Amino acid sequence: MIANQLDKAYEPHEVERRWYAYWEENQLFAAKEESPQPSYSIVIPPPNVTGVLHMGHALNNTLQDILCRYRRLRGDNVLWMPGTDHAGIATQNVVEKKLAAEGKDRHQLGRGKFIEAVWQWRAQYGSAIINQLKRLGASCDWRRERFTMDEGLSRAVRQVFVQLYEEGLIYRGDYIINWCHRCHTALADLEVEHEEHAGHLYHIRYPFPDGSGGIVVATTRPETMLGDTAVAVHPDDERYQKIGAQTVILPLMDKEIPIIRDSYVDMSFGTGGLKVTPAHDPNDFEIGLRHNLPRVKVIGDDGRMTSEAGRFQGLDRFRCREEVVQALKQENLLEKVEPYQHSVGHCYRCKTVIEPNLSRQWFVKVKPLAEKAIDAVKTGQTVIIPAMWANTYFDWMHNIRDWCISRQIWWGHQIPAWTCEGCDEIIVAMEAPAVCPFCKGHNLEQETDVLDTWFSSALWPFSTMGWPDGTPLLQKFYPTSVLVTGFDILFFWVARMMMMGIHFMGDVPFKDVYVHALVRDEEGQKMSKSKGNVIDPLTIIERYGTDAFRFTLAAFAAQGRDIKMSAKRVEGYRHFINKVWNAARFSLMHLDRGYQAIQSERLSLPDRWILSRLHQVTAAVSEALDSYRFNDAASELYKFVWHEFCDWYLEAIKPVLYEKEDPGHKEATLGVLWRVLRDTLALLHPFIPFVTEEIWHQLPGTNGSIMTAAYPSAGTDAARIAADKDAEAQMALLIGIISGIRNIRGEMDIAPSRSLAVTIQTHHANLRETVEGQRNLIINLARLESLTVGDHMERPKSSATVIVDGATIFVRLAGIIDFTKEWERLEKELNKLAADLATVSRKLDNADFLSKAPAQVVAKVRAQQTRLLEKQRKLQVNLERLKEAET
RNA sequence: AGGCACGUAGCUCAGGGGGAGAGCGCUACCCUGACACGGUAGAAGUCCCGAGUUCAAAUCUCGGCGUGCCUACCA
Repeated sequence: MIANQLDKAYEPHEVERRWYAYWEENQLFAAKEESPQPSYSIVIPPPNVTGVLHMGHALNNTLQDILCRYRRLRGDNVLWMPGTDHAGIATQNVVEKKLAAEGKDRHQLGRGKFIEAVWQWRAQYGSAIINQLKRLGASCDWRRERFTMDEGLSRAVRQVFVQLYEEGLIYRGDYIINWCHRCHTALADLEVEHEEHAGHLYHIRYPFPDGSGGIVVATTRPETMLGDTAVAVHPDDERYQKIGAQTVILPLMDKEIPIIRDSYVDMSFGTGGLKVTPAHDPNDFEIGLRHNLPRVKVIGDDGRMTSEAGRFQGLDRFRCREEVVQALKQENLLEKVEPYQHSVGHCYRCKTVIEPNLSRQWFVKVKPLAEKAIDAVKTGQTVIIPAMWANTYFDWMHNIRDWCISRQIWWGHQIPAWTCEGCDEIIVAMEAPAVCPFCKGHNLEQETDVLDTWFSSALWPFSTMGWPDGTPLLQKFYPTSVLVTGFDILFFWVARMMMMGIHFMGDVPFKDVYVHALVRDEEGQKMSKSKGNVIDPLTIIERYGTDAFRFTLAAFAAQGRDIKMSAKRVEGYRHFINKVWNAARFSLMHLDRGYQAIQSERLSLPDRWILSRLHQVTAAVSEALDSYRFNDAASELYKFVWHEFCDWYLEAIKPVLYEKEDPGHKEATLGVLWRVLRDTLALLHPFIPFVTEEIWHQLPGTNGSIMTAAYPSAGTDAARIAADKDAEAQMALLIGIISGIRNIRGEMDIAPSRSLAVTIQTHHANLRETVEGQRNLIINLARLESLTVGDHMERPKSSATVIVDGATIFVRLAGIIDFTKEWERLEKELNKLAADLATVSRKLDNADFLSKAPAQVVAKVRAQQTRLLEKQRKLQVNLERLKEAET
């Protein structure tokens, strides 16, 4: 025996560093533009450049890596396109914070210097998340890494903007948008998070001009009343049919505003009177359009009341609310204040309360784009998996509203639009125009706004591949094979990529969209910094190794269910990695003496059995991965490696390997062992790339990286590895017999060191043959001193009985235990049998079952009954004899 | 308000019309020449509740209850 080359326990850290460097140096992640192999491509959901790796990234990228490594093994030419997102608002916030710590702000620096500072920040910290992805084992083609602010991608952004503008799909206008006062920018509807909030509903009376009565309106935001330009009632509302007045007085402002009639008003809400603030409410804005109302903006972009707010000018919006309420009380116009639950919008970046505000912004007209994106999923050009997400997608797409794409920040793609100071016309162009095409003026001012970050990420699947140039990369890898993402960005990102891809490439951006779950904490709570329940993937990797972590993620990635993550669960799978390691360690001890190709004519039963199982598992794993059932693939492998390969095959072949018996079979067995280990490593590699690569290099007969290995069943001797039902059935019998004997040993408290004498009686010649043929296997694994097999064997005196299939097994117990235990054991077994028989008999006594159930099912139940009755009879006989003999 | 998902062993979850499963945990025994990050055996479940369809329901349908999430222009 040659000394072990492998440590007793797997130590991941050094191994991970070594092999990742090796993969990169040898360019094993590289996609080839010119390869004749089938293409397989994935674009990474680009993490924010400010980001640090969290559980969501870990899951997302582990799944992508599993797919990419799997497809490479299958021989595909794989492109996994990596990169990061410039994350406009988030990044600007980070850099502004850094400046603030130095006592500066961006306005002191000015736009140019500020952007320079952001680029500097990016150079210094921007690769953090990329390095973390590498720790995870991500096999991206790093040479092609992209950034949404790169020159190439920026050019794509400008091109798209110009074309959409020319097609009339981008326009600028004054509308109500969501305004974040802290970020000082407009936000898209999607970027507003709604949260239930316990507020108040204020009922305010707007008196008629003569000072009498008036109309009572209700609002949750009383400060907006300062900008009211009408009061609306429903045209059919009888309460307001015969009021004489045409106007009311707007309290606190002493302004006369009209009473209008609009069917938008809900008569059943409150008094049926609605205050209309076109500049601060989206619905009121629409009403304002219909009735030609003036728009009075009372809340400024800085969150303070404007000069239009009269004496409240300069007050903070929330302070103003209090003051308005006070003033109304004093004037006796506040009829009632009641507690009220309503949802309040917050900025998704900084959680500040959003104000609907009138503002001039740029919009994309999405309806025409959305229609095609809907069709693409309806017709199956793109398949969303699991299918339930398709409904969510359709729902959102059908109700989609125009997309506000301008942001009042500095970090991002500046909108390629110029205003001519001379004639006020807007010029939209790829590059800065020298003269105004309308008036030939030279004073052109570029739009200061930048584009929503999602505008550039919407182009990601083709901009990263070189669009608008028709590159070889695009031709080879667009559309991509699959997009792997979380449902939280289904709308933000997936839907928009669909729209842009179809519009600009004339084809969907991906064939499949696999939507995975969210990673939560142990209690199912969303992980968040404020809750303090965040588990850092890097800590997990440090503690348990990347492979254990990846396998955990895959094993828990069941479709449609969130993943509850805890260190404990990863620990469990670290044991599995160690099991793989030790199984390999054991195998290598024997294989380093040499091995040979499988000789089918010389295979033992365990050999045939494990090859058959390998064949089935290979098919099951491929099928699971092809349909994105990662957890099924992982559990197939787990069960196969641990409970078949280790528990039974390795144990079964030990006597052969140690040359205790069948010396002629050793070579054949080594051939099988080698092959099963080789194939199993390849099957495992996509999930646990590091440990498999490490073992691979210890395994004789392999060349280079496991990444270049042939996927199991693709080899030339594939025919030798096939399903073998006969071997599986025989092995099942042997496992049953051995487990039965072990069960007696366990129940009777017989020490493992004590060898047992066993007699097996069966009338079935084929069973006898199997048992005789494998007597050494049984003797070794059940620890027997003797084994007798026969057709008409007498039950030996003082023995325990167990029945497996058609065989009765007697374990001699004379002098070992007291027999009341065996009585109890047999009686327990008989009780269980009686219960099973009752269920079966109930079916067979039912005439409807016999006439209506499929014949196959009836036959199966009959066979079951026969088997149970037979077993019951044998056990009863044995119980009787036990009583006769021992009492 | 609408929609989606989920409810199976103490915990985490597979399964998905015909004999209730896995991992972890638990109990007992065992350091047997790969592995104590291990081995062998065992205990443990009204498959949330109720009705319906069916010869047959944990599984399909409907209705409850509970949990989570998403969407919405709920003054």
